[in-house]
Amino acid sequence: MVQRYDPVSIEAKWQARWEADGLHHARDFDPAPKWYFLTMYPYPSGDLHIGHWYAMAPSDAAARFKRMQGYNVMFPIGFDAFGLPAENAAIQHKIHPYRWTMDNIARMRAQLRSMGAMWDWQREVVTCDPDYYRWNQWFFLKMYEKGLAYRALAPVDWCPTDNTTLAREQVVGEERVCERCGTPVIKKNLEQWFLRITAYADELLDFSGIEWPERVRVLQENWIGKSVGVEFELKIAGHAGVGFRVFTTRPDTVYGMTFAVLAPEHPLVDRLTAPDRRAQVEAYKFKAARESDIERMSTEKERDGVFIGAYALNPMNQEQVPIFIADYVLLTYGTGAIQGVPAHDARDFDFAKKYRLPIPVVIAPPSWDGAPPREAYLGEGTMVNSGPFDGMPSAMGWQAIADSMEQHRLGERKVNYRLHDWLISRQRYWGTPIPILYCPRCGTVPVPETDLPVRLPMDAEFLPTGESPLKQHEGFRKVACPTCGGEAERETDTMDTFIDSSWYQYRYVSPHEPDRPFDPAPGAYWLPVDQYTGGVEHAVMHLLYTRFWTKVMRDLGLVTFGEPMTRLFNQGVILGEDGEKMSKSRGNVVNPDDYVATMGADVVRAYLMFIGPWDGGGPWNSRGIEGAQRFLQRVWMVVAGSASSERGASAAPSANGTRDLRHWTHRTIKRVTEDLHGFHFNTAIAAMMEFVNFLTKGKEVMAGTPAWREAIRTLVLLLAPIAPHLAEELWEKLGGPYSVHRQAWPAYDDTLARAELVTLVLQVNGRVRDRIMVSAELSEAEARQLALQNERVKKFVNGKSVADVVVVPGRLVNVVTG
RNA sequence: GCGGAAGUGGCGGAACUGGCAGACGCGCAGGCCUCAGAAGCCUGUGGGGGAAACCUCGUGGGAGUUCAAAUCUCCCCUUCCGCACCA
Repeated sequence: MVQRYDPVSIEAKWQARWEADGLHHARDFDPAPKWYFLTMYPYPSGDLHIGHWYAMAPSDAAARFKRMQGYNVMFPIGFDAFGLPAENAAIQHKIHPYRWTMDNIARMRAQLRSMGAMWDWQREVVTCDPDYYRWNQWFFLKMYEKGLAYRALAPVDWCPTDNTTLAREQVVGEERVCERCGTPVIKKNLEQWFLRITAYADELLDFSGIEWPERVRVLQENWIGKSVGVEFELKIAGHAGVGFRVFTTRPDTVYGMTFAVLAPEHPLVDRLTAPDRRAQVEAYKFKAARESDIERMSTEKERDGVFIGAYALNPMNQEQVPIFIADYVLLTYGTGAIQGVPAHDARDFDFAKKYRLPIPVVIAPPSWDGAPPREAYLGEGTMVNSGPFDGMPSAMGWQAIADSMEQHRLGERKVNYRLHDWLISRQRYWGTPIPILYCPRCGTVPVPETDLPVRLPMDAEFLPTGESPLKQHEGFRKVACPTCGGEAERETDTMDTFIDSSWYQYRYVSPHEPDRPFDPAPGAYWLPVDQYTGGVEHAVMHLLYTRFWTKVMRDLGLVTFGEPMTRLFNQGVILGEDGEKMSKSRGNVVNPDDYVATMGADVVRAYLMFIGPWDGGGPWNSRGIEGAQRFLQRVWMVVAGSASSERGASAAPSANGTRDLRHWTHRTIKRVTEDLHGFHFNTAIAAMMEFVNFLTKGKEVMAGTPAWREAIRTLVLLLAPIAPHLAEELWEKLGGPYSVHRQAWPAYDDTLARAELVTLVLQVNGRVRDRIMVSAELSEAEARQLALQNERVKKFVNGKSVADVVVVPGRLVNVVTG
């Protein structure tokens, strides 16, 4: 009698053994080719969610596969341990953020271990550890030295619920809400620290040399938002020496300007407004300010504005045009002012219609009849009404006008980016202190490197005031100036937690390195990351920041490459059984621990990988997981069953049977190898299921033969990355040397993998009329012959003349009648 | 509005480079086993017609290219995601 598959005891047993043996420790400088496989580290929110499993179990399988293929694989894990939830818990439950975080980490470590993944826990990184965050501070100081970190007064997005500023990337949607809590953000003018990511904008648009999903590339490109144009000066009529600059991507349309618009907050507005317009202008400014602070009411807001009573001069022809303020011009983009060219810009067109401004055509569409335009024409055409440029194709005119402006010093070519510098100041406690002091005598003073880390005080008080506890903490705030020795104040803001994740992949290389962010010797061996996996929701945040950070590190001489991760894969999102996003309020949350406790981790792993393509995500299905359970059960029966009954093979297998079995074995190796290579776990498992179905049918006859032994050994090896515990147990039962995970990945024989007999499809005029089994080596002429002699083919040819016979060797023959 | 991805049975999904549509699994139906149930095992399972052999329709819709289209081209529809007055 075969012992039943009992995942729970098997899994506990092997996890303990692997841990004791240090099976998963990645060795620096191993002669084998290295493979650095990284999955985005989790935030220690408290409990491991099924989403964590979906992100991590397949990546573990891929890492295991790589290792069996002969790579020295590093597969590290850590915790993204700073962040707001810890501080909120502190206020609500009177528990220190450090305690809360470390308790959660302890719980999650145990849950993560239950997965049976090959993480190298010796390399664990916890970002709230001063030994980690001191290097955040060190990097900050290096950037400060290089002018890449700076402080500026700027209107910033502020979340009134979380009481902190947010990076632009953390403000989402049309309503401009906080990505964390959904509260509409407001604008505040504050002195804040920024990192100069815009200095790398152009380089961040270059994705050559890395294999990242198209999706992420497009998101980053849109986010960076490069536009090439011309910035030029508009002088003000009657105000000698006064002017403002505008940016346009369409210098070719400059002769069509019939008005100019300033953003309502533009600094020149007050000065240029005519006395009789002041009341109206003030009223509009007030309205605009309110609207950007309060939520926006509708998407189809009518474009409006107010004439300020001043006129600008078109630099090309000295024509006077009225100046308006309007809130469709944003102070934060370009120069905060635009040329109004209604014939060739949709927004300007609406505006001109509303205020009855002229709409002269200056770019004639290809078949323009001279009629007034019904809408803005945005395409190319022939220049008209444009003085000396008339008759030029507009693309040429673009360059000619840009040249002319540069020659006459009216303006110059300019590139603008939508990307803003990275605002990193957070008015919160639970983050990395910014290592800066303010001294009344010396000004802004960076903390000397030797004084790092600037530690978070542990005795802070957490009150629901909205103020950072650091601000109230005298012992932290008051400090002696390292330059003059006088009284100085510490910066009390902390860093955005995206700083932590911008370089954590480097820390894994040497997590205990005391003198540097990481040790360059093992770094040279391991870096960069070969394969990164994680959610696409980080496309314009973490994944952009870490690219920026790596480029900075390269320019600091810390690494020799400019891209942190060579390959990126974004897994999908696992949904509740109802197809909706999992949430406590919906009550559709799946708890992986429950399934692990009853069915075992291997079943959960196999199910998550079988559910569909990894990047697709999809709903959890509690019936579906039973299918995965049945599959592993069948594997157990066919392997363990035949292992114990090997002596008693009944009938002698036929030569055909042996050949067939070996064909199936090698064909399955080929399929699984290719599928795992491409992260197609679902089809890899399907191939193994087919193999198991085949083996189950042939067990009686084949068990005990060498071909059978090969088959079941192979099955166990192929299954090892997916179901590591089951594979280890079965491997032991088969008498294999410990550990199955140290075995070489099976190689396939291409000749055996190819079938000797294939189904040849016979078509007449593209319709399938018969299928015949033929030798795979059948020649084209023979196939043709067989098809033409086939009774069913003859029947459908029905005496008509044969016009053509298309033969696809090994696949089909199509007989085409005349 | 702009940008991106995707539409295949009751469901999740498979299909190499254009070459048998629906692998594998779930569900469902029938059967075996059982006192009974659970589990397990076997068989069947896209629609229509037919007793059957078999015929026919069929990959969101419409056109096209081709001996051959889920796959390539064009137009349209729908869904999801991202950005959203970016000059």
